[in-house]
Amino acid sequence: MVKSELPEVLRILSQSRLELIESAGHSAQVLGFPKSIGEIYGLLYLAPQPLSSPQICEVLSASKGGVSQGVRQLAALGFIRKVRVLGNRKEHYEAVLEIGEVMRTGFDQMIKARASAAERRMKSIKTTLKSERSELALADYALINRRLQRLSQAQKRVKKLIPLMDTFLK
Amino acid sequence: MVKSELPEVLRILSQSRLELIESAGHSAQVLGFPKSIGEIYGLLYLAPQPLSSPQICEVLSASKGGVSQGVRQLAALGFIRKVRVLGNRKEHYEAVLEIGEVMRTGFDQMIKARASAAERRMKSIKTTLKSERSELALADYALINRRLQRLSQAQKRVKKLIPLMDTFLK
DNA sequence: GATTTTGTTCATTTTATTTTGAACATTATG
DNA sequence: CATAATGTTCAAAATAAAATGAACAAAATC
Repeated sequence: MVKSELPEVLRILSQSRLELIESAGHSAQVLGFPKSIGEIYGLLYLAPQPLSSPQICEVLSASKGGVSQGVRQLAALGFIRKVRVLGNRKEHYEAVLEIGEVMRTGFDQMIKARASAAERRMKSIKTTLKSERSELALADYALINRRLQRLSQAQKRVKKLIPLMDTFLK
Repeated sequence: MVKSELPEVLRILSQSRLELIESAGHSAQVLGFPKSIGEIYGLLYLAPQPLSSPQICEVLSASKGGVSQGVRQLAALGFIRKVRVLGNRKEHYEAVLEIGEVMRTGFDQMIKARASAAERRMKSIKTTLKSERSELALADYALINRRLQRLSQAQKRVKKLIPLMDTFLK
């Protein structure tokens, strides 16, 4: 049984690596991901070579299950890449270093998905309002209608902002 | 003891109000706030007049404590306003309807604060790296340095984006 | 094809967050 | 100033989210 070939510099993590890993974990939380996902990315971002799941487990002392799910999500988001390491049978992972790309992807996942979810909700509410029009006092109907209108406009404004950010992050 | 003068239309919430309240709760969660905060805002947003804390408790069947904290946070964020209702001694609250304003405020609170936190972290990591330079293999030091450099650049890009969004949301 | 290493899934445990409600504080009104 | 309504704080309960690890699956090496 071959001992895990963990790169020497990852045997004991330097202080700067530790700090970046922690910071990445924090950033992940801010973006609504579990901390562990950020930590995996942080580790890979400063790794001198692609790492396997077991290696990631070892360095972060995290569980197999968690790392398995983490790398899957990160790969799906395009934050890390699967790579074949020569002479090594199993899957390895490396961080996508083009942060601009990564940010745009993450941004798309987050903002776009959420903006369109909000849009759908708004449509649904408007439909509901129409359907209960007859049951509502006239003034009340007008009030709700007016305020939903405002909301819609704000949503449109945000929607216009999105492509702008897209190009800016490219 | 005077019975709470809850506006008639809020005695039983219409379906559209319920939907908007739920939707606002969801949005709050997305932005990293507790759901209840969004629900309070949603209720006030479609209320025909300013509401007191006890009224909010009643309509949302939430606890005094939670509502107290909720309105405080919302007021601090500028999402709602305290108003004096004529002939009524206690504090009442109304939603700030200028969503553009609200979004910009929320944006400032969230993104700006987080961007500058990230900047601080980055500085700290760079300092740490310098301080342990002698303990690191030359190649490893170079690797970490290079990658931190990339990160810095990406952060700068995001920083430039912020004022742009600010004006756009105004 | 047996054995070992790696990978996945998911029920359970752990941890973190949110909500509640009770105790206490404040304010307003008679 | 007594009473009632409102408001705040915070410990404890409820809830939600994440991490673990065991059971199982797949793949690779001998």
